[in-house]
Amino acid sequence: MSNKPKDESLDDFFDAFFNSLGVSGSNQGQNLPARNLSSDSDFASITSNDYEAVMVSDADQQKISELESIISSIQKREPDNSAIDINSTYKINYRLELNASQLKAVTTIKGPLLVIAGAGSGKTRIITYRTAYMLESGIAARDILLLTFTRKAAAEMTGRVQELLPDANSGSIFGGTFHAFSNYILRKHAAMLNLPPNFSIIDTEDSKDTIDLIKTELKLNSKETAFPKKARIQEIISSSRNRNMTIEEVIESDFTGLEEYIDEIKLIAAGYERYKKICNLMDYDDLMDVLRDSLKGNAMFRQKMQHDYKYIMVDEYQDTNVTQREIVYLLADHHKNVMVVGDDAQSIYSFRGANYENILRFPQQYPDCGIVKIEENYRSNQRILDFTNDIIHNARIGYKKKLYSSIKHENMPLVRKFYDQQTEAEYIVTEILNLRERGVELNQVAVLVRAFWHARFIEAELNRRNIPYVAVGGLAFIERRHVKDMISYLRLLQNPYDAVSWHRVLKLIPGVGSVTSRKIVEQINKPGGMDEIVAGNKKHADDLVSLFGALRSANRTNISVAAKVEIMRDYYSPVLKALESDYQIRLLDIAALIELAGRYDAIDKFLSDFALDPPSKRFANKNTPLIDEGEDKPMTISTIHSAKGLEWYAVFVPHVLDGLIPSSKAMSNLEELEEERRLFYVACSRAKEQLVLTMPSFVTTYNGFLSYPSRFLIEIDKSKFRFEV
DNA sequence: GCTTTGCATCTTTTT
DNA sequence: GATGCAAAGC
Repeated sequence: MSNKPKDESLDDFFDAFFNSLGVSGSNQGQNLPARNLSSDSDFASITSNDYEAVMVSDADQQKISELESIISSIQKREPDNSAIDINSTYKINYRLELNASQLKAVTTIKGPLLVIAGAGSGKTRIITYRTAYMLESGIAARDILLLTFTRKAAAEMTGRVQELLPDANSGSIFGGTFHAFSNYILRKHAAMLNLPPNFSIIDTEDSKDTIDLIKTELKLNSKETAFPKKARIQEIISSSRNRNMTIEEVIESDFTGLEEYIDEIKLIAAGYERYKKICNLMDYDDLMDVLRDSLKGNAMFRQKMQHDYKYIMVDEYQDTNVTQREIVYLLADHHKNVMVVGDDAQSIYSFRGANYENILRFPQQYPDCGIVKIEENYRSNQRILDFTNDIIHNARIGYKKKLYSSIKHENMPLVRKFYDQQTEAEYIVTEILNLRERGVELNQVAVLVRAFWHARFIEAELNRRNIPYVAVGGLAFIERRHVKDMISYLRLLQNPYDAVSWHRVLKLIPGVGSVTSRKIVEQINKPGGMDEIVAGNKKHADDLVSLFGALRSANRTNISVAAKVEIMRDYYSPVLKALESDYQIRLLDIAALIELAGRYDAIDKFLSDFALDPPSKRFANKNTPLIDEGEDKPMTISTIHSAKGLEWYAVFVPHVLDGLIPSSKAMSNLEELEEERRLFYVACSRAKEQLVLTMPSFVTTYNGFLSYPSRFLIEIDKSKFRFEV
């Protein structure tokens, strides 16, 4: 069916035809007999014993008991039943709109407060009402700092406050991610902190490229083949920084086997730091470190910040890392008005240095803090909750809540197994269409995956049937090579010392490789450097002249940001045309970039937003460019990570195979395995009414053949879901 | 000397 | 499907 007809009725005809032959290709998932490769058709016969147990080290065991004692001390705390005083002149009827624990969290605004809020228990509601309550109590909006996990969450929360209190000046609340906050503050107070205000923010990809450059520079390249690749080195360096560990410690704990390269990696790390200084670059970790160090080391700055932000709220606190915890601590050190909300069961970012112990240990840091636990769930029906409670109940570490719901139950979670990935995808897409028939809009449906490639067949199937979807996660818009190329040109306008960008754009000239571009970069920022370069490179003189010309032209101050992008587009189009056969499709992305640029009046703001809050992969497929979420209300395909905090009527989780979730990389280590469990928990707890877990009978990856269902599924009580083959 | 091309090796998740 | 290396091409 490669040359498939556009006409859907023809598709249906073929489907019926193949169906009658009993051949795969049908979209009627439910009529398909399963053809298992193995004889494991009875799911029930598999038990936890069929899975290799994870090693629990003494250190693990010790930590588990320590955390258990912290948790039990949290649990033993007497609930604070003191009367809540609410001024009757307040516009919002807080008592009516909130349950008792929510009300407690909302009205406790002085001093440290820990809110442990289970999935779907109304975290957003607490933050918005608490903000409204503060405003109604006379606190100035500009004194409030709200740190969230994504910009979207921040925008949603401040937006809702605005709806609750249209008269309040809620626009002057600072709401954003830690990184966005740091970016704003470091530029604003650059003078006080002795920082250049026009630094460029580099993303992980640039960071890797820079490290590669240093590696070559240090002549560490031609050594043994076992030397770690740039991505690995970047991971190690970043990890050491956002967990406050030395390179040795990181390698010894997480990268065993690379011990012999410790010295070289340290050398690269040092070179990388210097390089960024010289080129005026900041990576994501720098944004955190520099802010923390400035707060720590510069008393004047610290006092200023403590004075500017008198009330601090942190959302998703379980996903903060050590540096972020310190930032919060330093900001709140004077007034101690700090509220953190989170759920240790939803901590899924440890690979980024996040540490769920931050939330569990909050009472240690602030012994007199208030604690509010919220266990009523307003999202899912009781059957889904029974299922997700079971997942987290099997966890080895952490605070075990039992969420309850008053939502009447209908659909029990469903687990289904299919012959292969294609039949699995066909089933899911058919079910989605059935839901739509029954009146469930597409935007109330999501497919959540551990890694983006798990959705490959589903994506293809959606495209085939012309179902609109939004993809979140995976290869983002910004990571597409032509978009990155364009951004590099623009970065040079903002920061001509950005050597990474110079290398990138120079290598686009035919015949220029790393050696030539290095020579050019060495000279480029010297006075008259550009002219000398042109004179000294007869071979590429024409190309260089037109590149420099375009940059100079775009650099004029009297033209708009969009105009700058257009100038670079005109320069870049022929380059792209020579490079990629599908350049016309790619040009559409650049058109989208120009449109985006039109919303900005300064290139600095445009670029930092682009690095800190890249437009998601909002295009329908690889052949259509970035589109704005339009009239069609697309459904969602998302990584589980990006789905955090969101909810849908129906959630499909495909590829629930052992080795994918949990990922086979995480199986040997208890901490990692537990994180996978929480990830599975986050996925399942996104569903309000319908939760469907599916798997093909096998998947082959580069390192093996996977055919067992996820161990997490096997651990769940069989009465909590239906299983169909 | 430098770049391009052909071939083998691992492939999570994100601000 | 990217990354990195070795050998071929200019």
